[in-house]
Amino acid sequence: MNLSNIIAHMISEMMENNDEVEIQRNTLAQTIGCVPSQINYVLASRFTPERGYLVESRRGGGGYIKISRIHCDRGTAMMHAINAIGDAVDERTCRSHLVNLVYLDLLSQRDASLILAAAGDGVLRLVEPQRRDAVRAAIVKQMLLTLQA
Amino acid sequence: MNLSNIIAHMISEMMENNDEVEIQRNTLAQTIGCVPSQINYVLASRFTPERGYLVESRRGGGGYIKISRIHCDRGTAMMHAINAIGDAVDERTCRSHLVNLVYLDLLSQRDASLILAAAGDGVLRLVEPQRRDAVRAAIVKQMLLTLQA
DNA sequence: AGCACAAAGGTCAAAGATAGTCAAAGTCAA
DNA sequence: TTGACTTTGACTATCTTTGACCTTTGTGCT
Repeated sequence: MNLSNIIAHMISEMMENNDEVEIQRNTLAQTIGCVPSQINYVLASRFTPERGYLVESRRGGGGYIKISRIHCDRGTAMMHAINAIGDAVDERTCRSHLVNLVYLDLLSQRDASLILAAAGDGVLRLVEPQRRDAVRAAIVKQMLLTLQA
Repeated sequence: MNLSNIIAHMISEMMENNDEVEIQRNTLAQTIGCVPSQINYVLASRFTPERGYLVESRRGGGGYIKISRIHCDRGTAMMHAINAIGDAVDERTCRSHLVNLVYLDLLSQRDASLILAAAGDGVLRLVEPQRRDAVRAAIVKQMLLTLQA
């Protein structure tokens, strides 16, 4: 298991019973035994808005990093996601959108897996690279729309 | 016995008591004494969707390749369908396969619609015509497999 | 107020660690 | 001989880890 996963796991655990947690970058880094900027990497790569997280921070004495889970309006979330996908998405971003929809309870885990199966790079390998993200976007949007109907 | 068969055999053995196994490409290659890309060849040629396997992976530090076997409790009808689809299908043929699966009660109407949404000509118009049917086949097969999981 | 300094956190790019792709070369059976 | 299947390795893509350098904020001193 790599460091980033461990750190992400720790943070998730801290958030298990509450939607908001505050950490001190240097302290946490020291506890874990990594460089401070690794914390930023983990936050940037895993606690993104697409996955339903908001990260705020403050520098200087008494500085902190606050991580919160966002609950956004259900009705518009799906449309928001569809719009956010736009004309093209890479697999990673697509996955984030789906994870977020699952978190928001707008999509079942099963359907998310199904969409990812249809729009994953594994399948889209057959499509020319320069069109791949566009095809993926079309597939995902069409599926989400179908699910809404 | 050629190398590929040996590797395939090793992987099968690892999966004997376990429908899911995770390997590290470089490590396994070193153990076996082959180039890493040979592992890809084995996976691509033997652990295919047609044979009931799903392969996922991740690059970078802590990267891995995960191989899972899909069980077909409902008999082999689904596998037959997957095989019947082959390397390419036009929309019309695809639709009849799906209708048949629904008729056989191996697929819900809802899931069939979802698959058709993902693999319909509407979405695939972005793909070059000569590749369209191949992409459709890949999408449909992957989705059917995912549903089995 | 203005300034220096300490205490946070932020950014970014290089290096490291994996896996993927593709095409050339090799092998082998029909 | 030919064609399908294998084997290899150079090149590419992606994800992670690290560290040097930057910015912001708080505190105390003049």
